[in-house]
Amino acid sequence: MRVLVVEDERPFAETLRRGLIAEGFSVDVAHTGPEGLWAATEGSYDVIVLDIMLPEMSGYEVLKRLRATERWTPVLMLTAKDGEYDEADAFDLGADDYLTKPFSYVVLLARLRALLRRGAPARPAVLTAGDLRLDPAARTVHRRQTGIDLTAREFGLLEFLLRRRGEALTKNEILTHVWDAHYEGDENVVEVYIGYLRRKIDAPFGTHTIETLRGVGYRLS
Amino acid sequence: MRVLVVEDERPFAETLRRGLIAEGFSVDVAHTGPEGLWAATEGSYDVIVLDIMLPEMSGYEVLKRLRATERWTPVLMLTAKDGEYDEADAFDLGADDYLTKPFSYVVLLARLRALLRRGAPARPAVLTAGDLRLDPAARTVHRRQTGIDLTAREFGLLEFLLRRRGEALTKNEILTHVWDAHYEGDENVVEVYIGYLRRKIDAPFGTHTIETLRGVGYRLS
DNA sequence: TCACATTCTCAGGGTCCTCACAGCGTTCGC
DNA sequence: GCGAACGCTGTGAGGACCCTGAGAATGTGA
Repeated sequence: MRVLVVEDERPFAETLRRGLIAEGFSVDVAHTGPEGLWAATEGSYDVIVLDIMLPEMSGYEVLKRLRATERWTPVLMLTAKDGEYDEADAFDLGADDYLTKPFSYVVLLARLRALLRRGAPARPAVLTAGDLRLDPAARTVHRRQTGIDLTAREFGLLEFLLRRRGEALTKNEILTHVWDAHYEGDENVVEVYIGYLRRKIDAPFGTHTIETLRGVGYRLS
Repeated sequence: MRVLVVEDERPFAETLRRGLIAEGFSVDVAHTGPEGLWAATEGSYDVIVLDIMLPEMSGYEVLKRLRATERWTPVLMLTAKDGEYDEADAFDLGADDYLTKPFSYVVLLARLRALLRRGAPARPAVLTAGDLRLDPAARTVHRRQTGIDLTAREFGLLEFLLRRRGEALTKNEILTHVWDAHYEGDENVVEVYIGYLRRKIDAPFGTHTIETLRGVGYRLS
Protein backbone atom coordinates (compact mmCIF):
# COMPACT_ATOMS: atom_id res chain seq x y z
CA MET A 1 0.00 0.00 0.00
CA ARG A 2 1.53 3.28 -1.15
CA VAL A 3 1.09 6.42 0.89
CA LEU A 4 2.02 9.96 -0.07
CA VAL A 5 2.64 12.35 2.80
CA VAL A 6 2.58 16.05 1.94
CA GLU A 7 3.86 17.94 4.96
CA ASP A 8 6.34 20.78 5.22
CA GLU A 9 7.51 20.39 8.81
CA ARG A 10 10.35 18.03 8.15
CA PRO A 11 10.77 16.47 11.58
CA PHE A 12 7.07 15.76 11.74
CA ALA A 13 7.04 14.40 8.20
CA GLU A 14 9.99 12.19 9.04
CA THR A 15 8.27 10.83 12.13
CA LEU A 16 5.20 10.02 10.09
CA ARG A 17 7.25 8.38 7.38
CA ARG A 18 9.06 6.10 9.81
CA GLY A 19 5.92 5.20 11.64
CA LEU A 20 4.04 4.32 8.49
CA ILE A 21 6.93 2.33 7.08
CA ALA A 22 7.03 0.37 10.34
CA GLU A 23 3.38 -0.46 9.71
CA GLY A 24 4.26 -1.89 6.34
CA PHE A 25 3.33 1.03 4.12
CA SER A 26 5.45 2.27 1.29
CA VAL A 27 5.86 5.99 1.88
CA ASP A 28 6.85 8.99 -0.23
CA VAL A 29 7.13 12.47 1.22
CA ALA A 30 6.65 15.84 -0.46
CA HIS A 31 7.47 19.06 1.37
CA THR A 32 5.69 21.72 -0.69
CA GLY A 33 2.32 22.09 -2.32
CA PRO A 34 3.42 21.92 -5.95
CA GLU A 35 5.73 19.03 -5.20
CA GLY A 36 2.86 17.21 -3.55
CA LEU A 37 0.50 17.95 -6.39
CA TRP A 38 2.95 16.66 -8.91
CA ALA A 39 3.59 13.47 -6.96
CA ALA A 40 -0.13 12.92 -6.40
CA THR A 41 -0.86 13.43 -10.06
CA GLU A 42 1.91 11.30 -11.47
CA GLY A 43 2.31 8.62 -8.84
CA SER A 44 -0.27 5.96 -8.14
CA TYR A 45 -0.88 6.17 -4.42
CA ASP A 46 -3.53 4.35 -2.49
CA VAL A 47 -4.01 7.20 -0.07
CA ILE A 48 -2.65 10.71 0.44
CA VAL A 49 -2.06 12.48 3.76
CA LEU A 50 -2.21 16.18 3.01
CA ASP A 51 -1.39 19.03 5.35
CA ILE A 52 -3.39 22.19 4.78
CA MET A 53 -0.66 24.65 5.71
CA LEU A 54 1.99 24.29 3.05
CA PRO A 55 4.49 26.68 1.52
CA GLU A 56 3.92 27.93 -2.02
CA MET A 57 0.55 26.27 -2.50
CA SER A 58 -1.91 25.36 0.23
CA GLY A 59 -3.21 21.84 0.69
CA TYR A 60 -6.59 23.29 -0.12
CA GLU A 61 -5.28 24.31 -3.52
CA VAL A 62 -3.45 21.03 -4.07
CA LEU A 63 -6.61 19.03 -3.42
CA LYS A 64 -8.65 21.26 -5.69
CA ARG A 65 -6.22 20.86 -8.55
CA LEU A 66 -5.87 17.14 -7.99
CA ARG A 67 -9.64 16.61 -8.11
CA ALA A 68 -9.80 18.84 -11.14
CA THR A 69 -7.76 16.23 -12.98
CA GLU A 70 -10.38 13.60 -12.11
CA ARG A 71 -8.14 11.72 -9.72
CA TRP A 72 -10.08 10.33 -6.79
CA THR A 73 -7.30 8.96 -4.61
CA PRO A 74 -8.57 9.06 -1.01
CA VAL A 75 -7.20 12.10 0.79
CA LEU A 76 -6.90 12.58 4.53
CA MET A 77 -6.39 16.24 5.35
CA LEU A 78 -4.53 17.59 8.34
CA THR A 79 -6.02 20.84 9.58
CA ALA A 80 -4.75 23.14 12.29
CA LYS A 81 -7.32 23.97 14.93
CA ASP A 82 -7.05 27.70 14.37
CA GLY A 83 -6.46 27.48 10.65
CA GLU A 84 -7.81 29.65 7.93
CA TYR A 85 -9.52 26.67 6.37
CA ASP A 86 -11.69 24.19 8.18
CA GLU A 87 -13.29 20.81 7.76
CA ALA A 88 -16.21 22.10 5.74
CA ASP A 89 -13.78 23.34 3.12
CA ALA A 90 -11.91 20.08 3.20
CA PHE A 91 -15.00 17.99 2.55
CA ASP A 92 -16.24 20.47 0.02
CA LEU A 93 -13.14 20.02 -2.07
CA GLY A 94 -13.35 16.28 -2.00
CA ALA A 95 -11.29 15.29 1.02
CA ASP A 96 -12.43 11.91 2.32
CA ASP A 97 -11.51 12.47 5.93
CA TYR A 98 -9.64 14.96 8.04
CA LEU A 99 -7.80 15.21 11.32
CA THR A 100 -7.26 18.27 13.46
CA LYS A 101 -3.72 18.80 14.76
CA PRO A 102 -2.56 17.74 17.21
CA PHE A 103 -3.80 14.19 16.83
CA SER A 104 -2.80 10.83 18.13
CA TYR A 105 -0.77 8.63 15.88
CA VAL A 106 -3.05 5.70 16.57
CA VAL A 107 -6.06 7.65 15.36
CA LEU A 108 -4.25 8.58 12.18
CA LEU A 109 -3.46 4.94 11.52
CA ALA A 110 -7.04 3.90 12.13
CA ARG A 111 -8.39 6.51 9.77
CA LEU A 112 -5.87 5.64 7.09
CA ARG A 113 -6.84 1.98 7.26
CA ALA A 114 -10.50 2.94 7.07
CA LEU A 115 -9.86 4.97 3.94
CA LEU A 116 -7.92 2.15 2.36
CA ARG A 117 -10.67 -0.35 3.13
CA ARG A 118 -13.17 1.92 1.51
CA GLY A 119 -11.03 2.20 -1.60
CA ALA A 120 -11.00 5.01 -4.10
CA PRO A 121 -14.50 6.03 -5.03
CA ALA A 122 -15.09 6.10 -8.77
CA ARG A 123 -16.29 9.60 -8.20
CA PRO A 124 -17.33 11.32 -5.05
CA ALA A 125 -20.35 9.54 -3.68
CA VAL A 126 -21.78 12.65 -2.13
CA LEU A 127 -22.46 15.87 -3.96
CA THR A 128 -21.85 19.01 -1.95
CA ALA A 129 -22.04 22.76 -2.15
CA GLY A 130 -20.89 24.55 0.96
CA ASP A 131 -22.57 22.75 3.84
CA LEU A 132 -25.27 21.30 1.61
CA ARG A 133 -24.84 17.59 0.98
CA LEU A 134 -26.76 15.29 -1.31
CA ASP A 135 -26.23 11.54 -1.37
CA PRO A 136 -27.55 10.11 -4.64
CA ALA A 137 -27.35 6.52 -3.44
CA ALA A 138 -29.19 7.08 -0.17
CA ARG A 139 -31.38 9.75 -1.75
CA THR A 140 -30.86 12.03 1.22
CA VAL A 141 -30.14 15.73 1.51
CA HIS A 142 -28.59 17.47 4.50
CA ARG A 143 -27.66 21.01 5.36
CA ARG A 144 -25.44 21.25 8.43
CA GLN A 145 -26.93 18.70 10.82
CA THR A 146 -30.47 18.94 9.44
CA GLY A 147 -32.06 16.42 7.12
CA ILE A 148 -34.20 17.87 4.32
CA ASP A 149 -37.20 16.12 2.75
CA LEU A 150 -37.49 16.56 -0.98
CA THR A 151 -39.98 15.15 -3.45
CA ALA A 152 -38.68 13.11 -6.38
CA ARG A 153 -38.79 16.03 -8.76
CA GLU A 154 -37.13 18.38 -6.32
CA PHE A 155 -34.42 15.81 -5.65
CA GLY A 156 -33.80 15.27 -9.34
CA LEU A 157 -33.50 18.97 -9.93
CA LEU A 158 -31.12 19.54 -7.03
CA GLU A 159 -28.99 16.58 -8.07
CA PHE A 160 -28.69 17.93 -11.59
CA LEU A 161 -27.77 21.39 -10.33
CA LEU A 162 -25.15 19.90 -8.01
CA ARG A 163 -23.61 17.70 -10.67
CA ARG A 164 -23.14 20.76 -12.82
CA ARG A 165 -22.25 23.07 -9.99
CA GLY A 166 -20.88 26.42 -11.10
CA GLU A 167 -22.28 26.11 -14.60
CA ALA A 168 -24.95 28.36 -15.98
CA LEU A 169 -27.87 26.13 -16.94
CA THR A 170 -30.75 27.19 -19.15
CA LYS A 171 -34.28 26.18 -18.29
CA ASN A 172 -34.36 24.19 -21.47
CA GLU A 173 -31.28 22.24 -20.48
CA ILE A 174 -32.79 21.59 -17.09
CA LEU A 175 -36.06 20.47 -18.65
CA THR A 176 -34.43 17.97 -20.97
CA HIS A 177 -32.30 16.48 -18.19
CA VAL A 178 -34.56 16.53 -15.18
CA TRP A 179 -37.90 16.19 -16.87
CA ASP A 180 -37.73 14.54 -20.25
CA ALA A 181 -35.77 14.85 -23.46
CA HIS A 182 -38.89 15.81 -25.35
CA TYR A 183 -40.80 17.65 -22.72
CA GLU A 184 -43.41 19.84 -24.32
CA GLY A 185 -44.69 21.91 -21.42
CA ASP A 186 -43.98 25.42 -20.27
CA GLU A 187 -40.55 26.36 -18.92
CA ASN A 188 -42.36 27.93 -16.01
CA VAL A 189 -42.39 24.58 -14.29
CA VAL A 190 -38.66 24.97 -13.74
CA GLU A 191 -39.20 28.34 -12.09
CA VAL A 192 -41.82 26.78 -9.87
CA TYR A 193 -39.52 23.98 -8.75
CA ILE A 194 -36.58 26.30 -8.24
CA GLY A 195 -38.95 28.17 -5.95
CA TYR A 196 -39.82 24.98 -4.05
CA LEU A 197 -36.14 24.11 -3.65
CA ARG A 198 -35.26 27.55 -2.39
CA ARG A 199 -37.96 27.34 0.23
CA LYS A 200 -36.51 24.07 1.47
CA ILE A 201 -32.75 24.37 1.11
CA ASP A 202 -32.17 28.11 1.39
CA ALA A 203 -34.90 30.07 3.14
CA PRO A 204 -34.79 28.13 6.45
CA PHE A 205 -31.02 28.51 6.64
CA GLY A 206 -30.66 32.05 5.40
CA THR A 207 -28.44 30.83 2.61
CA HIS A 208 -28.52 31.69 -1.07
CA THR A 209 -27.41 28.66 -3.04
CA ILE A 210 -29.31 28.95 -6.31
CA GLU A 211 -28.68 32.05 -8.34
CA THR A 212 -31.06 33.35 -11.00
CA LEU A 213 -29.33 34.45 -14.18
CA ARG A 214 -31.90 36.69 -15.76
CA GLY A 215 -32.40 35.88 -19.42
CA VAL A 216 -30.28 32.75 -19.10
CA GLY A 217 -31.34 30.34 -16.40
CA TYR A 218 -29.91 29.30 -13.06
CA ARG A 219 -26.59 28.49 -11.42
CA LEU A 220 -25.73 26.72 -8.21
CA SER A 221 -22.78 28.35 -6.47
CA MET B 1 9.94 14.43 -29.96
CA ARG B 2 10.99 18.04 -30.38
CA VAL B 3 12.04 20.08 -27.38
CA LEU B 4 12.72 23.79 -27.25
CA VAL B 5 15.04 24.95 -24.46
CA VAL B 6 14.96 28.67 -23.65
CA GLU B 7 17.86 29.39 -21.30
CA ASP B 8 20.40 32.18 -21.29
CA GLU B 9 23.25 30.58 -19.34
CA ARG B 10 25.04 29.00 -22.24
CA PRO B 11 27.03 26.28 -20.47
CA PHE B 12 23.90 25.13 -18.68
CA ALA B 13 21.86 25.27 -21.89
CA GLU B 14 24.52 23.25 -23.66
CA THR B 15 24.54 20.61 -20.93
CA LEU B 16 20.78 20.31 -21.20
CA ARG B 17 20.90 20.09 -24.96
CA ARG B 18 23.44 17.26 -24.95
CA GLY B 19 21.63 15.37 -22.26
CA LEU B 20 18.29 15.56 -24.01
CA ILE B 21 19.78 14.62 -27.37
CA ALA B 22 21.34 11.61 -25.68
CA GLU B 23 17.83 10.63 -24.59
CA GLY B 24 16.65 10.74 -28.16
CA PHE B 25 15.01 14.16 -28.20
CA SER B 26 15.46 16.63 -31.00
CA VAL B 27 16.53 19.85 -29.32
CA ASP B 28 16.60 23.54 -30.26
CA VAL B 29 18.02 26.20 -27.97
CA ALA B 30 17.12 29.87 -27.68
CA HIS B 31 19.15 32.22 -25.48
CA THR B 32 16.89 35.25 -25.06
CA GLY B 33 13.21 35.86 -24.43
CA PRO B 34 12.26 37.24 -27.84
CA GLU B 35 14.28 34.53 -29.56
CA GLY B 36 12.48 31.90 -27.50
CA LEU B 37 9.07 33.39 -28.15
CA TRP B 38 9.70 33.47 -31.85
CA ALA B 39 10.91 29.88 -31.92
CA ALA B 40 7.98 28.74 -29.77
CA THR B 41 5.51 30.53 -31.98
CA GLU B 42 6.95 29.46 -35.30
CA GLY B 43 8.26 25.97 -34.56
CA SER B 44 6.08 23.03 -33.69
CA TYR B 45 7.55 21.68 -30.47
CA ASP B 46 6.12 18.95 -28.32
CA VAL B 47 7.32 20.57 -25.14
CA ILE B 48 9.14 23.74 -24.11
CA VAL B 49 11.61 24.15 -21.24
CA LEU B 50 11.50 27.81 -20.29
CA ASP B 51 13.77 29.61 -17.84
CA ILE B 52 12.14 32.49 -15.99
CA MET B 53 15.22 34.71 -15.76
CA LEU B 54 16.01 35.72 -19.30
CA PRO B 55 17.55 38.83 -20.85
CA GLU B 56 15.31 41.27 -22.72
CA MET B 57 12.08 39.47 -21.96
CA SER B 58 11.34 37.29 -18.95
CA GLY B 59 10.12 33.73 -19.29
CA TYR B 60 6.98 34.95 -17.56
CA GLU B 61 6.38 37.35 -20.42
CA VAL B 62 7.29 34.80 -23.08
CA LEU B 63 4.76 32.35 -21.69
CA LYS B 64 2.05 35.00 -21.48
CA ARG B 65 2.59 36.06 -25.07
CA LEU B 66 2.76 32.51 -26.29
CA ARG B 67 -0.55 31.64 -24.66
CA ALA B 68 -2.00 34.86 -26.01
CA THR B 69 -1.46 33.46 -29.49
CA GLU B 70 -3.57 30.44 -28.56
CA ARG B 71 -0.68 28.00 -28.60
CA TRP B 72 -0.98 25.36 -25.91
CA THR B 73 2.34 23.56 -26.18
CA PRO B 74 3.16 22.13 -22.74
CA VAL B 75 5.65 24.36 -20.91
CA LEU B 76 7.94 23.37 -18.06
CA MET B 77 9.23 26.45 -16.27
CA LEU B 78 12.54 26.76 -14.48
CA THR B 79 12.31 29.06 -11.49
CA ALA B 80 15.07 30.30 -9.21
CA LYS B 81 14.40 29.77 -5.54
CA ASP B 82 14.70 33.45 -4.67
CA GLY B 83 13.17 34.73 -7.85
CA GLU B 84 10.83 37.60 -8.32
CA TYR B 85 8.24 35.26 -9.79
CA ASP B 86 7.11 32.05 -8.22
CA GLU B 87 5.26 28.89 -9.06
CA ALA B 88 1.85 30.36 -8.46
CA ASP B 89 2.54 32.84 -11.23
CA ALA B 90 3.83 30.12 -13.46
CA PHE B 91 0.68 28.04 -13.11
CA ASP B 92 -1.50 31.08 -13.46
CA LEU B 93 0.04 31.94 -16.77
CA GLY B 94 -0.51 28.48 -18.13
CA ALA B 95 2.70 26.68 -17.31
CA ASP B 96 2.04 22.97 -17.05
CA ASP B 97 4.79 22.21 -14.58
CA TYR B 98 7.83 23.86 -13.09
CA LEU B 99 11.12 23.02 -11.44
CA THR B 100 13.05 25.06 -8.92
CA LYS B 101 16.76 25.47 -9.58
CA PRO B 102 18.90 23.69 -8.78
CA PHE B 103 17.26 20.46 -9.80
CA SER B 104 18.43 17.01 -10.67
CA TYR B 105 18.67 16.10 -14.30
CA VAL B 106 16.78 12.86 -13.67
CA VAL B 107 13.85 14.79 -12.25
CA LEU B 108 13.79 17.08 -15.26
CA LEU B 109 13.65 14.10 -17.58
CA ALA B 110 10.85 12.48 -15.61
CA ARG B 111 8.78 15.64 -15.68
CA LEU B 112 9.37 16.17 -19.36
CA ARG B 113 8.19 12.66 -20.11
CA ALA B 114 5.15 13.20 -17.91
CA LEU B 115 4.26 16.35 -19.83
CA LEU B 116 4.65 14.59 -23.14
CA ARG B 117 2.44 11.73 -22.00
CA ARG B 118 -0.25 14.13 -20.94
CA GLY B 119 -0.15 15.86 -24.30
CA ALA B 120 -1.20 19.40 -25.08
CA PRO B 121 -4.08 20.47 -22.89
CA ALA B 122 -7.28 21.33 -24.63
CA ARG B 123 -7.89 24.98 -25.23
CA PRO B 124 -8.98 26.44 -21.92
CA ALA B 125 -12.61 27.35 -21.78
CA VAL B 126 -12.05 30.77 -20.29
CA LEU B 127 -11.55 33.85 -22.40
CA THR B 128 -9.10 36.43 -21.11
CA ALA B 129 -7.70 39.85 -21.86
CA GLY B 130 -5.06 40.96 -19.42
CA ASP B 131 -6.47 40.29 -15.99
CA LEU B 132 -10.03 40.19 -17.29
CA ARG B 133 -11.48 36.69 -17.38
CA LEU B 134 -14.77 35.47 -18.82
CA ASP B 135 -16.02 31.91 -18.37
CA PRO B 136 -18.69 31.13 -20.96
CA ALA B 137 -19.83 27.95 -19.22
CA ALA B 138 -20.28 29.49 -15.80
CA ARG B 139 -21.28 32.82 -17.32
CA THR B 140 -19.01 34.64 -14.91
CA VAL B 141 -16.69 37.59 -15.40
CA HIS B 142 -13.77 38.50 -13.15
CA ARG B 143 -11.15 41.20 -13.09
CA ARG B 144 -8.33 40.43 -10.68
CA GLN B 145 -10.12 38.96 -7.66
CA THR B 146 -13.39 40.79 -8.21
CA GLY B 147 -16.49 39.23 -9.71
CA ILE B 148 -18.43 41.43 -12.13
CA ASP B 149 -22.18 41.19 -12.68
CA LEU B 150 -23.29 41.63 -16.27
CA THR B 151 -26.73 41.49 -17.84
CA ALA B 152 -27.40 39.01 -20.62
CA ARG B 153 -26.81 41.57 -23.34
CA GLU B 154 -23.66 42.92 -21.75
CA PHE B 155 -22.32 39.42 -21.34
CA GLY B 156 -23.06 38.53 -24.94
CA LEU B 157 -21.29 41.64 -26.15
CA LEU B 158 -18.21 41.11 -23.99
CA GLU B 159 -17.99 37.47 -25.02
CA PHE B 160 -18.10 38.44 -28.68
CA LEU B 161 -15.41 41.10 -28.21
CA LEU B 162 -13.20 38.62 -26.36
CA ARG B 163 -13.61 35.90 -28.96
CA ARG B 164 -12.44 38.35 -31.59
CA ARG B 165 -9.86 40.02 -29.42
CA GLY B 166 -7.54 42.36 -31.29
CA GLU B 167 -9.82 42.62 -34.29
CA ALA B 168 -11.49 45.84 -35.35
CA LEU B 169 -15.22 45.22 -35.28
CA THR B 170 -17.83 47.44 -36.91
CA LYS B 171 -21.03 48.21 -35.10
CA ASN B 172 -22.88 46.43 -37.82
CA GLU B 173 -20.87 43.28 -37.31
CA ILE B 174 -21.49 43.49 -33.59
CA LEU B 175 -25.21 44.00 -34.15
CA THR B 176 -25.57 40.97 -36.38
CA HIS B 177 -23.65 38.73 -33.99
CA VAL B 178 -24.72 39.88 -30.56
CA TRP B 179 -28.18 41.11 -31.36
CA ASP B 180 -29.73 39.45 -34.34
CA ALA B 181 -28.80 38.71 -37.91
CA HIS B 182 -31.58 40.97 -39.16
CA TYR B 183 -31.67 43.59 -36.48
CA GLU B 184 -33.42 46.70 -37.71
CA GLY B 185 -32.77 49.23 -34.95
CA ASP B 186 -30.28 52.02 -34.54
CA GLU B 187 -26.54 51.30 -34.27
CA ASN B 188 -26.53 53.59 -31.26
CA VAL B 189 -27.57 50.67 -29.10
CA VAL B 190 -24.03 49.30 -29.54
CA GLU B 191 -22.55 52.56 -28.29
CA VAL B 192 -24.89 52.42 -25.34
CA TYR B 193 -23.83 48.90 -24.40
CA ILE B 194 -20.15 49.60 -24.93
CA GLY B 195 -20.71 52.41 -22.45
CA TYR B 196 -22.36 50.03 -19.97
CA LEU B 197 -19.48 47.58 -20.29
CA ARG B 198 -16.83 50.25 -19.81
CA ARG B 199 -18.53 51.39 -16.64
CA LYS B 200 -18.42 47.86 -15.29
CA ILE B 201 -15.17 46.36 -16.54
CA ASP B 202 -12.92 49.40 -16.94
CA ALA B 203 -13.93 52.45 -14.93
CA PRO B 204 -13.80 50.76 -11.49
CA PHE B 205 -10.34 49.37 -12.23
CA GLY B 206 -8.78 52.31 -14.04
CA THR B 207 -8.20 50.10 -17.06
CA HIS B 208 -8.90 50.78 -20.71
CA THR B 209 -9.85 47.54 -22.40
CA ILE B 210 -12.24 48.61 -25.15
CA GLU B 211 -10.86 51.00 -27.74
CA THR B 212 -13.04 53.21 -29.91
CA LEU B 213 -11.97 53.30 -33.55
CA ARG B 214 -13.61 56.42 -34.78
CA GLY B 215 -15.45 55.91 -38.04
CA VAL B 216 -14.89 52.15 -37.80
CA GLY B 217 -16.11 50.56 -34.61
CA TYR B 218 -14.43 49.03 -31.57
CA ARG B 219 -11.52 46.81 -30.66
CA LEU B 220 -10.71 44.93 -27.48
CA SER B 221 -7.00 45.00 -26.62
C1' DT C 1 -62.84 4.60 -2.00
C1' DC C 2 -60.89 8.36 0.44
C1' DA C 3 -57.17 11.26 1.96
C1' DC C 4 -53.05 13.07 0.99
C1' DA C 5 -48.84 14.16 -1.54
C1' DT C 6 -47.02 15.49 -5.71
C1' DT C 7 -46.87 17.49 -10.18
C1' DC C 8 -48.00 20.93 -13.11
C1' DT C 9 -50.83 25.01 -15.20
C1' DC C 10 -52.13 29.58 -15.04
C1' DA C 11 -52.48 34.39 -14.18
C1' DG C 12 -51.19 38.55 -11.52
C1' DG C 13 -47.69 41.44 -10.02
C1' DG C 14 -43.07 43.18 -9.31
C1' DT C 15 -38.41 43.86 -10.97
C1' DC C 16 -34.97 44.71 -13.97
C1' DC C 17 -33.40 45.01 -18.76
C1' DT C 18 -33.50 46.82 -23.16
C1' DC C 19 -33.62 50.35 -26.17
C1' DA C 20 -35.05 54.94 -28.28
C1' DC C 21 -34.20 59.57 -28.01
C1' DA C 22 -32.10 63.88 -27.45
C1' DG C 23 -28.53 66.79 -25.89
C1' DC C 24 -23.75 67.34 -25.17
C1' DG C 25 -18.79 66.60 -25.87
C1' DT C 26 -15.05 65.23 -29.01
C1' DT C 27 -12.70 64.68 -33.20
C1' DC C 28 -11.70 65.57 -37.87
C1' DG C 29 -11.60 67.89 -42.35
C1' DC C 30 -11.20 72.10 -44.46
C1' DG D 1 -10.86 78.06 -35.90
C1' DC D 2 -15.37 76.57 -37.70
C1' DG D 3 -18.81 73.33 -38.84
C1' DA D 4 -20.22 68.76 -39.33
C1' DA D 5 -19.91 64.05 -38.34
C1' DC D 6 -19.43 60.98 -34.84
C1' DG D 7 -19.59 58.99 -30.30
C1' DC D 8 -21.14 59.17 -25.36
C1' DT D 9 -24.61 59.23 -21.79
C1' DG D 10 -28.82 60.53 -18.81
C1' DT D 11 -33.66 59.76 -18.88
C1' DG D 12 -37.59 57.18 -19.07
C1' DA D 13 -41.15 54.14 -21.40
C1' DG D 14 -42.28 49.62 -22.44
C1' DG D 15 -41.90 45.08 -21.95
C1' DA D 16 -39.53 40.72 -21.15
C1' DC D 17 -38.62 37.95 -17.52
C1' DC D 18 -39.15 35.74 -13.10
C1' DC D 19 -41.64 34.68 -8.80
C1' DT D 20 -45.54 33.05 -6.39
C1' DG D 21 -50.17 31.71 -4.74
C1' DA D 22 -54.20 29.16 -6.04
C1' DG D 23 -55.95 25.25 -7.59
C1' DA D 24 -56.68 21.39 -11.08
C1' DA D 25 -54.94 16.91 -12.38
C1' DT D 26 -52.56 12.91 -11.32
C1' DG D 27 -50.53 9.44 -8.54
C1' DT D 28 -50.15 6.71 -4.10
C1' DG D 29 -51.02 4.47 0.11
C1' DA D 30 -54.33 3.21 3.70
